[in-house]
Amino acid sequence: MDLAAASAAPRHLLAAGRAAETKVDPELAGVGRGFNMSFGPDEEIFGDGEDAAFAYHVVSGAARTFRVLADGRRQVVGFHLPGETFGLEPDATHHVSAESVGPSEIRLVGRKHLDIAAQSDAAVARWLWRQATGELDRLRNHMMLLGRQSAAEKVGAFLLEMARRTVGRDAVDLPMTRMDIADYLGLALETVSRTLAKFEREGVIAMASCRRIQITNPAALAVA
Amino acid sequence: MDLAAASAAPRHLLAAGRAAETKVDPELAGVGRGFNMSFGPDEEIFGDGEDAAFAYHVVSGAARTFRVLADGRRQVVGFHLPGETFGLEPDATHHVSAESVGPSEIRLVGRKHLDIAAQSDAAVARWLWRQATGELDRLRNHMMLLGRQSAAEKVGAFLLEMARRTVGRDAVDLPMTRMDIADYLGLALETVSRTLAKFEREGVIAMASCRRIQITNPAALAVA
DNA sequence: CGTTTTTTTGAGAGCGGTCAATGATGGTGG
DNA sequence: CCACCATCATTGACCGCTCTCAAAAAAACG
Repeated sequence: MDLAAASAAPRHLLAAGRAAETKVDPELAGVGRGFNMSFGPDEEIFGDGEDAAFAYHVVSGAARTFRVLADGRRQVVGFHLPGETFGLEPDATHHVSAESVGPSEIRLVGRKHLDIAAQSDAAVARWLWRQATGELDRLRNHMMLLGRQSAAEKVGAFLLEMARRTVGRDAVDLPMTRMDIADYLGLALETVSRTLAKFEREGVIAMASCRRIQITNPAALAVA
Repeated sequence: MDLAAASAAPRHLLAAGRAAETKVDPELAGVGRGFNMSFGPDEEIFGDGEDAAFAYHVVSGAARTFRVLADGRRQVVGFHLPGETFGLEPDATHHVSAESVGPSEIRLVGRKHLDIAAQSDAAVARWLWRQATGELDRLRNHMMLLGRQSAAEKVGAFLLEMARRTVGRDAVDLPMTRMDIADYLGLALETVSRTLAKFEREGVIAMASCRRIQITNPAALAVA
């Protein structure tokens, strides 16, 4: 209905991950009261356990959310690209940490304002709901990946997911390091690198640079 | 069975998986309008993609929620023990399938009734909120397990988790098969069996039967 | 242009998966 | 009550994938 634009041609504007203007979700923009912040590479955006006072909307760049185990092992929970929102928790506390991947521009909107807006504006309320659903679904899909698939399947699924979230269909651009990808997929970074090399040898992908990947044969990346 | 223990710690009654009366969450009970159903071993409770018309509350027995990949590989998303509720989705559709593990008694409460009750009763609303938070957290913890840990750490964490959710502290009882556990942890069932055997050789656990495990040295199971 | 970080590539080992056989367990019917 | 059968669990042997360690190559940065 009123959200047709948002759902049909979703929220990703960036063709190549270079800083550019991105449209903010109309529901989020309507709330007003937000403000933008710039973050440098690897800079903390919020920490696990802190109060969740804001929703974070990526304007440009990218963010990662993650948890660390006591011994330092890290599990990246998700990557967040321009046009996407993260950091919304059902309760008042963050259960993951968040960092900027490269330099990024993030728009912060106070939770309080969001909740108020949701009460008077059904579209905002629906949007909040959809965020929660989407996050749950993302997590379950991610779990499928982590638990039962080979390295090739994991990396393949990752590439397809990134491609899906990128408008410039021709080439996926990866703002994150191999290490980030490895911690996202539950692999060693060397395995990620090797798997990509294998895909390239097989002619499934072409790498313009190590951060810019052309998917030549998407079908070969899909799960068996 | 011992009902005294039940009143001390309301949620879990079953010492040994035998049918017994379990107290329903007060918030859920207050809604009324629910009804009970019995399920046989491996019987479907609901399917992935179906309408999510009910909340499912385990009275006795146990349930598993899971997803299957096209090629048959299965990822168990969660086990649900007496006193726990599952099948609540933020939107109107199930995103996992659910089956009864053994014979079980499940109480179904219509979502519509829940939503109505939540509007007039703040306690019910809070309870719904807490369910969502808990599920999100469970999923993220599960992800940590799947991605970055060894078989021993996975099985250890699983045992500790089951112990935490069991009132009869002395011994954990596992209603599910080794296959179920394997699909939950992202391992082969043989690996689960071997790991349990190793724990027993090391004196960390004692197995009264293969479904009933005594944790002798919990510290040895905790993550490094 | 030197320095640092990131990525690639190699060699080797170990963990866990697969295949296969044996041992328990529980339910059913003679 | 016991024999039988189906299911589940255990154990063994072996192999391959992925991790670890190590070093070179490439890219990013000042």
